[in-house]
Amino acid sequence: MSEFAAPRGMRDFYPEDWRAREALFSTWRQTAERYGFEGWDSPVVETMELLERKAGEEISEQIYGFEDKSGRRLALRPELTPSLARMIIARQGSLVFPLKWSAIGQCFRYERMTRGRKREHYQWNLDIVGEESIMAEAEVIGAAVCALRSLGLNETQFKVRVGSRAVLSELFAKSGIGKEHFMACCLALDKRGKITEEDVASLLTGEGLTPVDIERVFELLAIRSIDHVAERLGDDSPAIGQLRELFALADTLGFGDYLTFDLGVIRGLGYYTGIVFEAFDTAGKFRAIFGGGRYDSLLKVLGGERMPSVGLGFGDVVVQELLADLGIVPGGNRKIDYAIGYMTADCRALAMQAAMKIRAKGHSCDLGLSPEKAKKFFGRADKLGAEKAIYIGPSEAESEKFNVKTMAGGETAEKTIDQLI
RNA sequence: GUGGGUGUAGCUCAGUUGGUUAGAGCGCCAGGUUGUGGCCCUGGAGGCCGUGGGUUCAAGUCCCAUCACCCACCCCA
Repeated sequence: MSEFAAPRGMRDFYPEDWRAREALFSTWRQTAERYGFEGWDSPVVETMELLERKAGEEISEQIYGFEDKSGRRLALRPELTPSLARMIIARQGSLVFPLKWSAIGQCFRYERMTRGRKREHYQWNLDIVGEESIMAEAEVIGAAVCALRSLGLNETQFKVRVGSRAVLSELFAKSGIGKEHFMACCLALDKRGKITEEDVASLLTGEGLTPVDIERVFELLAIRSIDHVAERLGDDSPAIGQLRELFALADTLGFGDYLTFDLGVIRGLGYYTGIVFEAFDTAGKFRAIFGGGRYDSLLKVLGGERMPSVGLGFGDVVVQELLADLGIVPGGNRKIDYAIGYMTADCRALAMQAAMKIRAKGHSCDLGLSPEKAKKFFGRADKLGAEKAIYIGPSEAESEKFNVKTMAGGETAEKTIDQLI
């Protein structure tokens, strides 16, 4: 074994890994195109200021930061959204909104590794910027669901949990719990099902909540349906209306079966303002497959005009692990249209002619790099996943005819060079 | 960051209370078939037993340290 390995948390892609990755990227790109998103890209390196400003000071320890030779503070991007916001703000006056943008980018994060989490990964971002209506959420989620379905997953294998920070906020206000406790309550809700109620309670006590408050939080923990929320907030609550609208739109768009209401989805970080969502495998074995939400104030925070926006991040690691667990291999096995081999150097010229003819017609063709025995060649053609194999020996070189063998069935057909394709 | 587990061939793993030359399956290479793959048979190559120290007549095996990976917790895009 070599003393060198990829740096911790960084991944090598050998050809089979690369095939799976490209198949996933291809699904992402096709889906984005199908839903009318435009592609974009930006540098992997960003200024530290942009990333810090959005994330806050604390997270900077998780950023791969460095100084360039003139002392500029730079960093490998941990996600795509700050770059997106930067690009949009730079042309906010000339871009036509709403816009729908899609990107696949490599992102870095310095942190402890666990399953489904590396220090480097690719993330598919879908964003709709400049749209107030819930149609933005519906289209973004619908596209991500579509991508997962294209990969071979169905509604028994994953669900999208939908929550709303606006609803939570209203609930807490209604229950008389101070705004300063909002994040602590969110964290407690997030722990639901993971730790005991006593532990949740002590957690909240530690945050300075009174026993009465804690009791109220536990009441909120019990809420499992939008109707129950509506009973508390009243039907005129705008946040409730938005949630109901999203579920209705999802039904009409045909992915309602994938959505479930879950107040516990809060997406930790501060910039989400409305509906938030996360997709999980039904078996509960993996981390979130994708997640996102509405962030109406991010552009303003970064110095632009306020602009209602919805975004989604979809990483490559968890979905590949989930697919592998279900026996699905994106990209499948190695495949090539033709393999060509030859017995001696004298036969090579004809083999080259055939290869160039096939390639000119747009088919893939592996041409043997050196003479090889028939047995070795056909074994190699098999491993290449060749659909057809052509082996050229002295008699073919003499007659200028090709025996084209179909690998699957084993039958051969004799062809001239003009009949090859 | 805390706790537990695992490091032996390219891969998955055996390896007895410490005892001679460290094994299997798969993969790879060659031959069986000097012009035809998959199946079968035969043979072959390939090991600093993670790394460093220690105990011992003797260490893959026991002890200590260290590194890497896995799982759970913690934290969280």
